[in-house]
Amino acid sequence: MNKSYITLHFKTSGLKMTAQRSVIIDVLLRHSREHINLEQILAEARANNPAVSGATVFRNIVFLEKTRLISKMKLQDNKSYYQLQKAGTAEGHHDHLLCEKCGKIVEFYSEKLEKLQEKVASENGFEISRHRMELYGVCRTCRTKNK
Amino acid sequence: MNKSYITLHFKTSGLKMTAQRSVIIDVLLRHSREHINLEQILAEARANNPAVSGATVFRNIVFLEKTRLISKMKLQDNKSYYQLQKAGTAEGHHDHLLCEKCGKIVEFYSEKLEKLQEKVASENGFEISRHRMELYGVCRTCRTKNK
DNA sequence: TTGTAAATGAAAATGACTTTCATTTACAAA
DNA sequence: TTTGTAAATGAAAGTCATTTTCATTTACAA
Repeated sequence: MNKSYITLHFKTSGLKMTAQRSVIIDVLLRHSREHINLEQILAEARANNPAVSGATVFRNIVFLEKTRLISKMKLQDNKSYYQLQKAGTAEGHHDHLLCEKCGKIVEFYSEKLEKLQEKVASENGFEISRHRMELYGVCRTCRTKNK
Repeated sequence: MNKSYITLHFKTSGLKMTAQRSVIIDVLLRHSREHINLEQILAEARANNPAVSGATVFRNIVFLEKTRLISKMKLQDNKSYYQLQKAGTAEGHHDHLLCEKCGKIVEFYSEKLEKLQEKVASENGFEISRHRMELYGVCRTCRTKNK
């Protein structure tokens, strides 16, 4: 996932490339390995170009989410966090591990867990289409620090 | 979990029993097997006693949640849902299956899933303290209906 | 160049809570 | 019974994270 790919994505959707859009894409690319919220995206975009409004960030993020170029995750601080999808994993599902001390978010995927979820669901008469799983705890770094 | 238990819970916390409180408790008891949100609780409480305000419902629910008599769950519709804890399972953890057609919420608990989550977390250096897992799909009843 | 659909910023609106404040009220003590 | 008073309450205002409106701008195809 690089800038020209995303730019093309906008163009082929019949949308125009603007200075604001460009800056927002840059921010997302700089944080492609993390999850950031609207506030953070706006602050960083403005550092590069003060002519970016919250409404514009919001609208562009909504578009990218609807077209599946970014994924959204709502955490318990009641804010939504976004992250660019990885190149080949447009539909690459994963879950999250969250450190309660430092806020670090680690992605993981476990085939076994997925299968087991399906099994449990089916035992309860459900056919599942998606799920949300967040594991909260303390990461290794923070556990070491607190000694 | 019955009315006198909850009433005692308020009294032993140094709180008073009021008409509003009584009606709210009744609503929670009537729905002890379901999850309901503030709006639903208010509507039903008012049906019994129009002199109940949203603020009062909110404050009482917050108290019951803090003292662990009810559990809270935030769903993707951005609303919080509550349910009375079962008698012996004050700390009885469970997860949820949600039907996307009819909105039914089914609780489940799988020791295997819990263990597997811990294993995956530890493989990633995490020691987890809690988690959230929601499985979305279609229940048996709705699947049958759509044929 | 231009016409015009898109895009944008500022500000208002939304929605689900959450808090404030001026009054009531439950209930222990007299 | 009366009180005194800490609790409780309703109405309304405040929060907060979006989300939408509306009057202007702007990208870019023709």
